[in-house]
Amino acid sequence: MKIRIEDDFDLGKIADSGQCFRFNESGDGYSVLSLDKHLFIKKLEADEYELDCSKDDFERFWKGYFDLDLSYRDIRGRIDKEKDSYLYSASEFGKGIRILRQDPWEMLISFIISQRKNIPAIKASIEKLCERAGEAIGEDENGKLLYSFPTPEKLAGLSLDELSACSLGYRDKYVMKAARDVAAGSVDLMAYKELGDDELMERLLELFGVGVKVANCEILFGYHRLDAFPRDVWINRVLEMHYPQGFMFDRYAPYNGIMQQYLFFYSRSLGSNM
DNA sequence: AGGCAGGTTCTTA
DNA sequence: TAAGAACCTGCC
Repeated sequence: MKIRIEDDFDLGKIADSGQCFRFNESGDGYSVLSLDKHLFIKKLEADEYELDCSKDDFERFWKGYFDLDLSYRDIRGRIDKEKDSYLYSASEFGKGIRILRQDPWEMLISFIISQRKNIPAIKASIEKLCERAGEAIGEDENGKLLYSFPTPEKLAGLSLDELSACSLGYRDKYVMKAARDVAAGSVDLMAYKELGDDELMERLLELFGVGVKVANCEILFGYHRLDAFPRDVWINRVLEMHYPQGFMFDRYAPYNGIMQQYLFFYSRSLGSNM
């Protein structure tokens, strides 16, 4: 089907924004995997996009996945060029990034894996995990098989050695524990959706291998709570160098997470010495 | 060849 | 409570 998107929307920037690890350039478009769903999307002319899904699939899933009901342009408009010139530059640079509505389970495992890894390494680990424990759900244009993200049960069924074979390193134990807890039902990620922000954070921090940074990524990308503001090495560097008197969290609430994405994308593109 | 990559846990004081 | 070390692995 074909759709028109008038708001900020840049597939390349989203793919490279570090929030998703199974969203890749493929041929003349992008291949997007979320849990057990796959989409091929490509840009046509101007604001037109071609999606290889039904109108029903789009309305029921992908529209929400891309967060198309929220105007990122309006949110960007809150940034004052004079009062916050650094964020303004970052937002101009990152214009087109959106916060995808991803699955809490997939995000939890993905961000547990992410610690002290660079993005290519994270992607490689997740791909191995999907090939090993996911289901074949189709193939891309080149005939390469596509796999779903493993269910908690499937992942919980793997041995520590099998997990380790996915280049998880010392994180293998974290993934195993999380998978077993979720599979057993002692951790109910879906029920966590109902929790208030503070309690959600508390529950997530109870998980082995989940600290404040990973928990914030889970809250922002897995639970789509757009005010969460994950602080990683890049963001900390930005805050130190450009916000010695503090970032204006009050001004941008409840969308600080979107601002975080602009800052992250901008600083990372500039390299370590901004 | 040693350091470091989107951190967290464990140990020590 | 707070700093410092240790941790897998792969890639400069």
